[in-house]
Amino acid sequence: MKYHHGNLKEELISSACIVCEADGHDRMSLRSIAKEAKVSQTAPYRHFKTKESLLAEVSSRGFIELKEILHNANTKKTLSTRDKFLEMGQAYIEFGLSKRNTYDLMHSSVIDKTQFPELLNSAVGTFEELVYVLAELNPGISAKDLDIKCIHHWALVHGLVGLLRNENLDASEIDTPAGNAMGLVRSDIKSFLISALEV
Amino acid sequence: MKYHHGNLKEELISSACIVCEADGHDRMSLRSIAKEAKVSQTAPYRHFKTKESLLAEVSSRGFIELKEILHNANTKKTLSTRDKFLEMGQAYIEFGLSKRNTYDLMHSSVIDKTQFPELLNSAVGTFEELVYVLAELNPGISAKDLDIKCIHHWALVHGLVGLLRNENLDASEIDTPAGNAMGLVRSDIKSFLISALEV
DNA sequence: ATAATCATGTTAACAGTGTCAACATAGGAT
DNA sequence: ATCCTATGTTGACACTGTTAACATGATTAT
Repeated sequence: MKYHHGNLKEELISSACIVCEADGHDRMSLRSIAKEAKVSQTAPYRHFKTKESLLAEVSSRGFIELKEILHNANTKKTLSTRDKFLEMGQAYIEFGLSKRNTYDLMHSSVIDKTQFPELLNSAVGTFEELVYVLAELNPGISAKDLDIKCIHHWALVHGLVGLLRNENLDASEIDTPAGNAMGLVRSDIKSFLISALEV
Repeated sequence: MKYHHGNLKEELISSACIVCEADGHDRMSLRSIAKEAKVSQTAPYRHFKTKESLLAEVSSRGFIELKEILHNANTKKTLSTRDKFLEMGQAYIEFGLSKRNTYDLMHSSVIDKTQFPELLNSAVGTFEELVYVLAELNPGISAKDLDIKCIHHWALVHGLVGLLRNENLDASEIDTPAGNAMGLVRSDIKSFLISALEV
């Protein structure tokens, strides 16, 4: 039984990643993850100034993972540029739906990104992956138009994730137009992307 | 000094609406709004089973207000259908940006909409306003295609609000492609909508 | 090797939270 | 006039993030 843990910071982060995804960042307590690491409840404060800064780390890793996922979709050599683009869209949405709570944290306002430069970099890095493929898909496009196209498509998939994730109108017992439409889209995301992205 | 307040429920809700928008729903405490109403800290429990159910009420009112705003945009008689549609998009985005924290709550996962039928109705009602204008704009469209178009455009504006609201990449001191693009779009939302909605 | 330094751990405490049980009051129905 | 019920209060519980004060042990300088 050693007094010093040796690898506490890393363990706290990975533990926080798991708990965040399992319970949601608002239901995660510093004390519980400290307990899980068999360490006193204030030990995390030797490595993180606040709870928010630990969450920033979790968020940052989420963006990095998402970037990798997008990058993988964008480097499937057998696919055409157009299909790589579609693949990225699908991959993005799948990430948002499967890593529900992590995605939530990544876009939550509890973390002020401007106060965590590393997190900001991770978030921006994810965006870049989209820039690459759209540039390839639109040769000769102006930088400004390219940027706007990026925002356009990012907003679309991000918004769709938000609707599918949070509203869960289609999961409700109540039969509503919005709910039915949501279920329709969810059941065939690729078709939706093709029609919406008009590529 | 009367023992019974008389209008506590209503006062709690409107107070909660104000505090939520001012501080964010996660920084709002039941106790503080009880104090504001000059009532004991457990008095709210006579009117709301949990804090979540009070927040559900706040969220519901947000959706109702948003629906009204969209309805107003959609009934400006001097405008063409296309312009009404654009107006709605702008109004939606402006609501999301100006009522930042309320919008946050409305799409937050802290409230399980399926457990609050009234809230679900409000949320769905907002969607309907979009259905009307898109049906008018696309005569002869099939019900299914109409639904999908709705999701498409809803996702787009919702996603854009999310990006502009939460990432605040353009507000950061750091100069990034994503941040610059974001600033570009923010400075002229109408142009963005025209190009993105392709109407 | 010994001593000093410093990162990293612990314990105790504070103020704040949502929530519940038990009790108090008042106004309307019988 | 009496009872019931809605609505209020007090006190308490278990939990939270966070800080201050102290303990330990590894690294580094002498």
